[in-house]
Amino acid sequence: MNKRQLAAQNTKRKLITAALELIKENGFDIINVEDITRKAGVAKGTFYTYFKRKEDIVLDISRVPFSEIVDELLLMESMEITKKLTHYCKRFMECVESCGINICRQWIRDVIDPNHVPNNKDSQKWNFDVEMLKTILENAVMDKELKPDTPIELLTHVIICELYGMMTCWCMSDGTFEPLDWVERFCDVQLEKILEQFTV
Amino acid sequence: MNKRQLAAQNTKRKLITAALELIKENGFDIINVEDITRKAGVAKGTFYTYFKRKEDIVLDISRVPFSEIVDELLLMESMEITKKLTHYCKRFMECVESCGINICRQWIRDVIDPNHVPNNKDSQKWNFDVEMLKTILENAVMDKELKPDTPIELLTHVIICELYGMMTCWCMSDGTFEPLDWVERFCDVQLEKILEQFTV
Amino acid sequence: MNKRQLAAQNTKRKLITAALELIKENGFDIINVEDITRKAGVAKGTFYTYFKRKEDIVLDISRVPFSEIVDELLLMESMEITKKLTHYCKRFMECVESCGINICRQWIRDVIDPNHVPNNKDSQKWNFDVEMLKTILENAVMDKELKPDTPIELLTHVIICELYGMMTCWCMSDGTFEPLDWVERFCDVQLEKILEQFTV
Amino acid sequence: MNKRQLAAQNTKRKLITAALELIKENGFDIINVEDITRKAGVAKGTFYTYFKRKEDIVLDISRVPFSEIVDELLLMESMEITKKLTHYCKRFMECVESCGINICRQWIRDVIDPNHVPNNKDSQKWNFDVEMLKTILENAVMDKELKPDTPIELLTHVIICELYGMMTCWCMSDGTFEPLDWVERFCDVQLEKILEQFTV
DNA sequence: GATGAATGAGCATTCATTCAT
DNA sequence: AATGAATGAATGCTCATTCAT
Repeated sequence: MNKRQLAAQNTKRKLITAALELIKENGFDIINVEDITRKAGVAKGTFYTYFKRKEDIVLDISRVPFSEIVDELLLMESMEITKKLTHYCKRFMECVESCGINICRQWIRDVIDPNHVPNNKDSQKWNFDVEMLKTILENAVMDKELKPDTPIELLTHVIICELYGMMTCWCMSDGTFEPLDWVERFCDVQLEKILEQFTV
Repeated sequence: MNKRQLAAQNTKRKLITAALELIKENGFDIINVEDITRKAGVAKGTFYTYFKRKEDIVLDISRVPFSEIVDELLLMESMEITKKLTHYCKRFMECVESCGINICRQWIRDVIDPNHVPNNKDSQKWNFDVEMLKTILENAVMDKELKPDTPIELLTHVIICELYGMMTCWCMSDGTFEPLDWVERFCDVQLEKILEQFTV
Repeated sequence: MNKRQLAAQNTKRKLITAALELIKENGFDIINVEDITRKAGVAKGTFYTYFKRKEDIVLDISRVPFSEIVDELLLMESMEITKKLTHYCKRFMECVESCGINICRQWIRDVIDPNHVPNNKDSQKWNFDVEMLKTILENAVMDKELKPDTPIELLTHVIICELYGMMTCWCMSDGTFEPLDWVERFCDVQLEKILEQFTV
Repeated sequence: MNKRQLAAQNTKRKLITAALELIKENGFDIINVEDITRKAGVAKGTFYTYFKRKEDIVLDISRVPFSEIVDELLLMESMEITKKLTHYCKRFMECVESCGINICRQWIRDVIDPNHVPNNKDSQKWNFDVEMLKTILENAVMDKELKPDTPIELLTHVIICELYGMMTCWCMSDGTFEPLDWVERFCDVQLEKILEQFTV
């Protein structure tokens, strides 16, 4: 990577960092593109060198923390699938919580309102979550941890549904909802039960 | 009720009907107040005779179907609490489904985005849902169907969370999610388990 | 017309007057909607109560002067068609000239650039001109001043072409082009020749 | 011409070709500089190595076809001025037609809207046309084909006006206007008449 | 109660152009 | 000569809401 490319990468990083802080503090709708670029110390137009739309930066904000989960799962290769999924769910909610409620809101909005931003399934977090989870389950089938006829699509939806349901509850709970407790309860009580009929 | 009051009631009804159809078809953000009043056959300003804000009509749209659930529960007085809650949950999702995905979206938005409309907890559907469910559980405690130390707040949140989680999933599932199946599964499998430690 | 309607009519008139003066002075692209409303003494949004798009006010600017030509032609009923057309052309260019070069430019732009404003043939001056001229010729056929097989469409285009050609020249001539002299020459020399084969 | 100059010439040619095709297809306003450079296979900035402004490429697009007319006139040296002018006008409209309506529009815009691009008379097609035609007439005076007191400026304007008038009509005619027929009629009927008082 | 004219805040986005490399 | 990241100006338009009639 040459000097110019490094500078460009740095500019993008500054934009993402600035956006994260501003959205965390104020919410996505409140801030505008100029707020982000001002905080990042670049010109307004520079935003659009890196993101096609204002909304697109939200996906990139979540990229780093959530991609770490994948790395961690790779280190758990030898462990059983229930452990892996438990780890995935717990870490997922940790990341959600650490990103803050305002960014969480934006993720849910992407999910419930496809008209919000047109045709950008690829730029929405939940689509990544679905893919990541599906991969985990598919691997478990390949590793013969889960039966070959495991309904992967369905399981993926069950779990993502539970997670986004918790996210929804977190956003509406005014702090009385402890995401980490809930996800733990879900993993301990329900997850095993859901999986048991499919484990080999 | 005199002539004038009847006319007024009729105007309000026309507005609600028009809004229901328009939102169902197009989504809340797409339509504007003038669309509603035009369809209802009244002047723009008339909307504000009946609703303080554009958003407020969404609550009234859901009033009728959901209030019927309460009526039905009154007829089930003698039945055990699990049955009642099961009925509540199933009918709840039926109403959600019949109102359509676009109105469902708006309910979730109210829940996740408190800044969306400032300070109108009273005009949001989910607040009604919480109150209604809490009442059901409180009555069950009073009727000694549930133990006196039942954590009503928590149970309310668990169930509402599940329901709104399902609503969220429905909105994001592109039709592959069958709300009625899911709620049935939840009621049959989990609800009883959740309640068993508190039933007398 | 009641008081409110009068007030509304007055507001529209103020907007048109303000726009005429501003465009005459500065050109259509230079000024913005806020300039117009500020000069008219109303709020920005009021502009859009009367005009769907910024461009639409240009047609209304030309409505009054050009509609007077029709009135004048009605008074010339008994005169022969060549005289009427001569009057039309001369008065047309007078109106063009009095509206000024900047507004004339905008009319031509509407003509040459259909993408400039999408699908608004009805809001463009040249369409009105074509219709008006066609009516004059059709009446002449009905009054048996012109032969029944007169190619009205073609004649209309010939004359409108000549007029818009002159307008184009005027805009590009930096003042060396005298529209009134040219139109007079056109009428005296060519118009009669063009018509003679169709006059009865 | 060395290797580097050849490469440069080639780059410029690629840009002009790309621009011609894109404008023909979509119109000048629709496309942007990046579209042109992408199609030409060069970097955005390269455009500005060859053209000071986006608009300037339009002139170069027309350079080749129209300069051929001059070459052809040189071969007609011995012919009388009316023939030459007739040839000029006919070939002029042929070139206009072959460049397409979208490029024609841009030429007219340059003519009617001097504010469109500031102070670039030198980069506008119509200015070239005026100069070329003036030269033809001046030569005719020098060759004593036209009287010494022939009002060259005026004649130039008459003819250019007619041609741009036709171009305007073409752009607004939606295909019902046949430029080649019109220019022929003009040459046959009017051009001779206009010239007769000045021919020796 | 009904009307509808008037209000005015609010902002994403494009893209021609520059210039350091 | 070629690159492409950075710049930043510039504004039409919507529409919820108000309020005089």
